[in-house]
Amino acid sequence: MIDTDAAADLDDAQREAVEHHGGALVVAAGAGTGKTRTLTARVARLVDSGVAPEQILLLTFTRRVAAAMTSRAAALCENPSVTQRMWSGTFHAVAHRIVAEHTQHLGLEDVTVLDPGDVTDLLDLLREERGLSGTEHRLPTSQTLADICSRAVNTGVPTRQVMAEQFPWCLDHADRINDLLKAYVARKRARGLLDFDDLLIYWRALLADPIVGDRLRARWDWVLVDEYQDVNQIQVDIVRLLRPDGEGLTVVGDDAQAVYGFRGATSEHLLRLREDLPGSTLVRLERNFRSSQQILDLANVVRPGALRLDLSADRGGCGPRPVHVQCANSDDEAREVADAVLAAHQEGLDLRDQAVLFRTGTHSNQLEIELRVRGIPFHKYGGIGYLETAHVRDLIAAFRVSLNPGDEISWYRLLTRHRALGKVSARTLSARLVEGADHHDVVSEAPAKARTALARTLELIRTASSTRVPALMVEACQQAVEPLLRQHYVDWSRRAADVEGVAQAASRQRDLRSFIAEATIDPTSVAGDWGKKPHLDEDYLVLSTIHSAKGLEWSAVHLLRATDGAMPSDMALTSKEGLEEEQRLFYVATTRARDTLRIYSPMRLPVHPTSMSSRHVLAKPSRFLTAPALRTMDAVASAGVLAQPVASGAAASKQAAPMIAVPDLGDLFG
DNA sequence: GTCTGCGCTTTTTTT
DNA sequence: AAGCGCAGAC
Repeated sequence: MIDTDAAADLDDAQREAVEHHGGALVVAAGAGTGKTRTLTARVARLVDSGVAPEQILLLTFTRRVAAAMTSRAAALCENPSVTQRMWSGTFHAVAHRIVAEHTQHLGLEDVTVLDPGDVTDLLDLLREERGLSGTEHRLPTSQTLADICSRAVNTGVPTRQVMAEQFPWCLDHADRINDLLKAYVARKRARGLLDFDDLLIYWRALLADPIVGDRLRARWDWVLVDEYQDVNQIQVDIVRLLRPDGEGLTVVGDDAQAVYGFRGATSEHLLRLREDLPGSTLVRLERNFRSSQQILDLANVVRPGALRLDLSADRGGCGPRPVHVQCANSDDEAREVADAVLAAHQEGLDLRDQAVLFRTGTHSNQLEIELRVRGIPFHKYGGIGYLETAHVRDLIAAFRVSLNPGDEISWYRLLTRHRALGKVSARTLSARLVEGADHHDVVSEAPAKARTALARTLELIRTASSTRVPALMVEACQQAVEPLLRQHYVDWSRRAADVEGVAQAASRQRDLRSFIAEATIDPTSVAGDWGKKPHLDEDYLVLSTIHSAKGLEWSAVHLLRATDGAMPSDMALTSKEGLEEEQRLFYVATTRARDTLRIYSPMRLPVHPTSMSSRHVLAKPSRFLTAPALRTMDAVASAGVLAQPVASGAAASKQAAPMIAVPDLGDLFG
């Protein structure tokens, strides 16, 4: 639906934000207070008053939000070209664009972005090189090392201190870890490879340069930042370098919705901005246009934070109170959710108006099974996308070495897919390829059993690199990779379609480089292109982590696993900050709902979160469901709880089950 | 050096 | 339940 008259729909506070002139503008916007509408209207107002769209930079948290905002802004100012001309995207996406423009200033041949998987691969490689891979040293996983590194970089805190505060079990190995991370940075730099953090670091470096920085600053007169409570120190530096005195800067945020502390973000940055920029103006948005007052009554009890926004519903009338559903176990919880979703659907609520939210990806396992059994279509956000699956990354590795022969980690990946090439050969051979060694020489250095296949691969990669036509390049890479994967993966038939789909999407691109970069930086932004995601006209239920649900809303919301250990996650309980962040997550989850909110607490859960085994342990309802919170809710017991008030279901059914003699088939093998 | 099968540890959230 | 390292066979 298109807003034809935006100004008429704005309330006083929103209008003040839209029309603001002069110094920095800080908008403290509670959940559902029309933050998107306000930002959009402000952009439209700027354009209508004569600002060129390319002078506006809109930084949002996900590309989904960026796209929604630009198109809404375009609709508001009757100028569809705004969509193309305005700068908008995530910090990382914009950084990539800027860095790619300035490769020569940065001494880079090309911009190759390492995805998180590449980072751990590279760390594994270095660990191997330095003989630190055995269990003798028992270093933490490369994943953990990457987290330590990223956190240090993003907060400007030394790794040793990061370990002491966040990863105490790593302190024993602090020296070796630091050596490894130093080697990691050196190797990255030597090969011209950038990880996600580097994109921001390089952008900041460009802005800090006297000449390039001035040119970049001159590019945007207006900088708008969404979800400012989720920025980290590097991002703050970038914003401050873009608008040093705050002139032309608009920042929107809500400290109660800060949920990216694990990435080095602090809502302190939002709160401190007003002190750093004394001329700034604060506008508070507290009128909620989303939820019923009944839902807000709970949200206001749950809401933490220093901004003390108290939300009041703009909507008239009243809706049902939030419901607390006590379930017997996670299967019971899954059934209960499916029942409620279907019931609402039968009353006319589309599946797309309902969502199921949870703390971690695995919490929806049982539900996914239940939904499949019942034939309820759904789409899960926030899990591992298939762009991150091994076979798709193999194909992308072929693209990458074709574009950049210095991409050591992609060579390594590609080589290990060959039969008879293991870690050791792959390591030496990929180093040779990076040096630019002749392909024939490299083949002759490979183990005899691998030579034929390797010669073929290198020939096809050479073909790929020699063309600039994406379709031809993709075809050569696909030919190179397919036979390798066919013999490498036992379940190739299951994976083939993905590789085919990615290849097709890639061959349609005008610029393969930017396609790869986009797929790396934000897989979800391109995932829709090749049909894994349901079409928009289909009706499907959304399953999402709370993190991925940020900024979105649904008529009906189901919140899974509101138990201690899951929500708050017991991983977060080691620190006060961790627990506070969990509470903000809980707040974010409750405020996604417009009309109905159901919160589920299973009383028994599997011992290990990822296992479906029958071993269960008792779980307590979430500590966030305090007495005042529960007073705003209705309590309900699930069918499963009512059906078996006393006996343990598993034990009872085991006893009741008849023993069936299993025939031994020995006579078949005599 | 590589491959296969077995026993061992997993800690969550995302650009 | 799955992914990783290890031991042993080739």
